[in-house]
Amino acid sequence: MTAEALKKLKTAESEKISHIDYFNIAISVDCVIFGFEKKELRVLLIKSDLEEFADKWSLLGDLVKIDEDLDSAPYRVLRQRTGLEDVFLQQVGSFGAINRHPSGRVITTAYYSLINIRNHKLKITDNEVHWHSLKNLKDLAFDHKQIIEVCLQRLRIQIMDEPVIFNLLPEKFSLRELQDLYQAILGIKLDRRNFRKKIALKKWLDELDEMEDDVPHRPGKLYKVKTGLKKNALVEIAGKTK
Amino acid sequence: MTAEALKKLKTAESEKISHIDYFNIAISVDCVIFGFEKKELRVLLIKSDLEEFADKWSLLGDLVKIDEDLDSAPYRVLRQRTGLEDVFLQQVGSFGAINRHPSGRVITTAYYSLINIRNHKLKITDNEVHWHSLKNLKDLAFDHKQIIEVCLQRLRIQIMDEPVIFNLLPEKFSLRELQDLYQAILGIKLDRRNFRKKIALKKWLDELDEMEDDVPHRPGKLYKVKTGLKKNALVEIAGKTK
DNA sequence: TAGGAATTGTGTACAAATTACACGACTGCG
DNA sequence: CGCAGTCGTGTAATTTGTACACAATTCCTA
Repeated sequence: MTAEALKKLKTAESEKISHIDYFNIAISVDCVIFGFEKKELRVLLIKSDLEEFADKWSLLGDLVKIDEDLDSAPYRVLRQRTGLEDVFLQQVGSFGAINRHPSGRVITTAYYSLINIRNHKLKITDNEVHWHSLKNLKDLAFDHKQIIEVCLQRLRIQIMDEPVIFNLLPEKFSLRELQDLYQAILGIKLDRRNFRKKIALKKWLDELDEMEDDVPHRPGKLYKVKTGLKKNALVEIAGKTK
Repeated sequence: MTAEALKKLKTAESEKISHIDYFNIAISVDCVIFGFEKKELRVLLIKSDLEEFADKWSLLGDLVKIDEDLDSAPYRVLRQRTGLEDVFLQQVGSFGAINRHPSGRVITTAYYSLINIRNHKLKITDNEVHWHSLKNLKDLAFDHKQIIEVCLQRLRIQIMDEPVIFNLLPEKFSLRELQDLYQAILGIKLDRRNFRKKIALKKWLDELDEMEDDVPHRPGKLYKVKTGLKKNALVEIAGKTK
């Protein structure tokens, strides 16, 4: 940043006036929370209560507080709005088109989160919060559809090399469930034998001595993530491994 | 964003008071400008003229203006500070630790840029601006060292699949130059025969009927990027292909 | 002008990963 | 008891990755 810009910044701070020139851009975070249910990838949305977006759905977000790190804000949002703690979160990008927000200039930083819908029953049962299938998404508020799209792209890339996908599954799962999940995320069908071979190659999983017991067909073996394997990405965008 | 937060936002806007609660986070952009010279990857830095960082180097950056898109700001910064136009720029991530800026709360969005040092002679010869080798980088202002590190990681991934690397080279170049550049970015040596095979496979280049004429050894063939091939990444982080 | 230094241009053998593809066995259910 | 749905498994063909060597060209210098 230039010295000139900084001087103005300091002046504005010390005099507590004229903030309009340098502080009238608000910054928010928005969370793209993915879940997996009934063989579909879903995203958690909230009914927008903003007039301009009456009846449209939007991401969970909030303004960043003056005394919190940017990367901490989405954790707070998730905790406050859904009761979710200890979730996988990763910064994806920032969106700041001039007119993206009807009420003023707001730049938002988007994060994506992966949670297991069954484990993390929403504790704060705000009945305006719902899981939506990624198909047929429409009428989203702001630029939230675009944000979801970018997060989905990131997710698709990340599941190929890093064991983040297991954040979407229960502790024990079958290879079929895992394959269904990959297929839902990638939007393509995978060959079953090749898929199993590839997963075996990655050495992420331990085979259990248990079988599925809730399926209307021959049950498959259950697996769990290897003890000690972090289900987070190895490198966070901000360089900080949680 | 919640309705509650938005109401506060609107109140703050209409009354033009109390901005301190919602608008006292400033937002900036910082550019990590990579160049290639003498077989080394370099980054363009400016002497920080901020007291707290006397004699330290920093990235080129500026506060985002109220009437410019976030993604437009780094183009402006480059134009104003170096005279560079029409360069490759890509958003990498946002950095917002509470205390990252000594003068106040500033969240910054980092972009990386690839330019050809020779073609783009810095038009604004601000003698505080210099190219630095990526080795021996130290004493950078703010969190700029970390930002550069994250941008470098992004660059390393991106050059494997997308033809962005050619932004760093002149129009005509030899395969040796290209290999030297890959090696400088990746920090490893590559096998020459395998490298050439791999590049050929990508079909990014056209072979010219010209040879190098400025080397103290047997000259190699010159190549150029295939006509029509965009040297940008296929997908920008914000989903917008420039 | 001959020899040395540096680099060009080229191919093959082996290992590893990717893809396409089929069948018998098991379980629940009607 | 038979059908529907899924499990568990292997091989052959192809593509990709890796390791590795030698003769030819050009410049430079002694």
